[in-house]
Amino acid sequence: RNVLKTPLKQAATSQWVLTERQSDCQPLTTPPKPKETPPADPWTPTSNLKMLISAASPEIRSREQRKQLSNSSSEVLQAKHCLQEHLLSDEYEKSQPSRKEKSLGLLCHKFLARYPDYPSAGQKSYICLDEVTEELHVERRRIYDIVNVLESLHMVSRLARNRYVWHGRHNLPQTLQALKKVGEENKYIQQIQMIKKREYEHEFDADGERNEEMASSFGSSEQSEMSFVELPGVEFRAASVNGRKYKSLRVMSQKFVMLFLVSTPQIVSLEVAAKILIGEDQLEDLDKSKFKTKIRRLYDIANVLSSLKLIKKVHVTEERGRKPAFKWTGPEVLPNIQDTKLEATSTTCSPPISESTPSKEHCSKNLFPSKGKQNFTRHSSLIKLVKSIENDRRKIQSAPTSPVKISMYLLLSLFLSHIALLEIVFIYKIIWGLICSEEMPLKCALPSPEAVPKPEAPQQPLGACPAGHSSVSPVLLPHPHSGVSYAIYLHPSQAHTVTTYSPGFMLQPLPCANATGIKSNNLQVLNKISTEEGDNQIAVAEPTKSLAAEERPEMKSETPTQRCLKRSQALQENNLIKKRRSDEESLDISLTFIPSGYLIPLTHCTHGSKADCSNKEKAGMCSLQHPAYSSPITGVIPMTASELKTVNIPAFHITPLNIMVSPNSIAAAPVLSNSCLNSSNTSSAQNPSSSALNFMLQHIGLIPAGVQVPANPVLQHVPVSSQPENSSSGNTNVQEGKVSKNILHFGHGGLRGNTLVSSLQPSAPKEPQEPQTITENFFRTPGGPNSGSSLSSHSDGTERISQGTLYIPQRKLEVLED
DNA sequence: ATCTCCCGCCATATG
DNA sequence: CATATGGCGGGAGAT
Repeated sequence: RNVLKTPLKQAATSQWVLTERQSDCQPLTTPPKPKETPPADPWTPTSNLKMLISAASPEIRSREQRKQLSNSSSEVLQAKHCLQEHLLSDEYEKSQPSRKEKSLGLLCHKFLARYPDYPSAGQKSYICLDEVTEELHVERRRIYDIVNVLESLHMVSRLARNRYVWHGRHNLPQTLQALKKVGEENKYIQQIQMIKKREYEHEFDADGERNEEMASSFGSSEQSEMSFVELPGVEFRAASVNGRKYKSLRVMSQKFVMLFLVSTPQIVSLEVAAKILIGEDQLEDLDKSKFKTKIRRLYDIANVLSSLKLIKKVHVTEERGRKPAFKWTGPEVLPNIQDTKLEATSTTCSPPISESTPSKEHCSKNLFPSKGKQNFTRHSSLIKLVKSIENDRRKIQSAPTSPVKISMYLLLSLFLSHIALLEIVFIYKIIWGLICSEEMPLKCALPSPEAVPKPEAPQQPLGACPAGHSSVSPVLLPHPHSGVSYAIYLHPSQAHTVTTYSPGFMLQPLPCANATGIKSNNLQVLNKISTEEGDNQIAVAEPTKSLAAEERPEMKSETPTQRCLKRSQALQENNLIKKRRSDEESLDISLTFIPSGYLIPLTHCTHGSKADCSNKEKAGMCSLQHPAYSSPITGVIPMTASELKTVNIPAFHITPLNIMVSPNSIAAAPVLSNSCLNSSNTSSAQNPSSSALNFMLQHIGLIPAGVQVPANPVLQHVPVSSQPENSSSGNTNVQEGKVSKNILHFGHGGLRGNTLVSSLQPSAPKEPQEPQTITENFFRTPGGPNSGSSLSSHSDGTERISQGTLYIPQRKLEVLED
């Protein structure tokens, strides 16, 4: 048996006698390997790897070698290197098959070497598993491991049996953005802190006791159905692999990446990752074996990610000893790069047949390539916005003579004009989309509004507009929080509604001079756009239509599948949503509300009964919070240069949301003391609009989720809690005792050490540039705002990173890089 | 001893 | 049904 399982080894091992006694091995055990690896062994996984690199780039090679020389840990590697000189490339392949040489990481390198990082639109490469397994001399099983992880990053996608398409890293930025966003929604930061905290508290305990706190903190023990985050255009083709389940490795991989993306510093220990990934599914017993299995998988994933140079192994050292961990070394994920991205990829996309290029444009157009009609997806935020608006409008219109309501309407409008510029942009897009679909269907092939200011952006061929889109308008919907774009499809009816309402605030002058003039830019752009498209817009800006729309089919919302960490919060929002849902329930479905903003290929939500894609039981909205407070209203907006730098986006896409405001500044500067708002006098009576108002404020991140803004903000200060949000998770519900209690447990100002604060800390040490090879630094954003760790090089070539103070003030952690 | 994680059995999914 | 996928965990190399 053993003999059979290692044919490769035997064939390959030419000089190393396989005189091992494998005959007496039990069938179930791993075949004992030919003992020692002579120091003279010219072949090591590293050298093999370096070989690959060398082949690709001479300079990198020299670098590698130099590094090798200087690297004390490279010891014998030198000797080996010499020896390998006289070995032929073939022999390389067949050299000593040490365990290491069969590592998934190395295999992955080989695999990756076969395909270009950034394949041009033309050279669409397909992957045939049979070929790969043969050429790489590996078991099929191993390839699956690799491919699955690559799939999770949308670097490849499955076509059919044995067939995959290679996308390369084109999708990476988008994928990471999406993952980061989801990670934030999942409140991973909180979970991480919770785990660390518990660990800290119980490190001396005789373990055992399962604390309920954990359970509660992990909230909704509800199954977080393994949701795979997809990207438009890269969704699982062949409708196959979609089989819900069995995407475990993929999902796990994504979640693992999410942990990095939301962490500060971007270091995740395997232990924590495993616990979170386990706890997510079933917050059950920390089954030892299950834990071990999880760890194993994480190693597998980590190996692939390492090969991709997205992470690298480090060691976190604390009192208890050193634990394996990984550090993100991939690209920083910018909050709002969709347009930059768009522009960037549009070049690649230029070839008439954008078929293969997964650029934003492309995605937005082909999100639902096949059949259009009932395939609508939209981001929850927009849905909620629209609902809020409609709700209010309805109420307002029901009593048109009510001064209170009218003023509320005004107030709302003002708010909207002031706050939701981004939303306005959405609306513009909707209008545009509508125009596109109704007035000039062919126009959807033209660059979308975002692309307008970019003349260089090549125009899409008319043919690119799927016929099915005639009744649906593709709209790029940038999420205000993450910057991730989502394509939404609207029915003209929806667009009408929104559009009709928009004039109320869309053109509202914004008297408040606030931060950075960004807004005015936005406005200008908006106006400009409005003007440009004015004629068309008229067609849809019929006020009466909106009134009539009262009875029009309303969008049906899909309850989010995202579990909420805090039930209380979910509760609050549940009410909101349920209430709205109640009167929409039986109405025609024109939109599909994908929970938590996931972009799901419409094939999932077939025939309008999108109910399938998520359980409607859960209505908790978990994605309302934002790690940073932002407020275009507050006059004082502390903003660091770095934060501004991240906003290198076309003007009208620079939203106020990019402005970071410390919680304190918000509290200090009453949000509603704004001149704009002062202009409106409203009664203090609870107005139905307040819920919408609150919603919007929360949505936009002006106030924490739990906080309610009174209907009449002028008379009452916004009870913005001075309690800072807990990092990006920021879902603290100050109204819920239990939650508050949990939060307080952090003590020692640990809670204050959220991302926001840390990122604003002037003294936050920047991560010094390490003398590493280009390849290692390639994706590293110099001095990223996230680097909240201090680091120093050691003579042994390792880095030591003191971290953890932000989360666990009393705990000192060190990170040792290998 | 602990960390890593390869190997391949076998349950499932797919076609 | 034959294959393709991939969950899973034993237990062996690496350190």
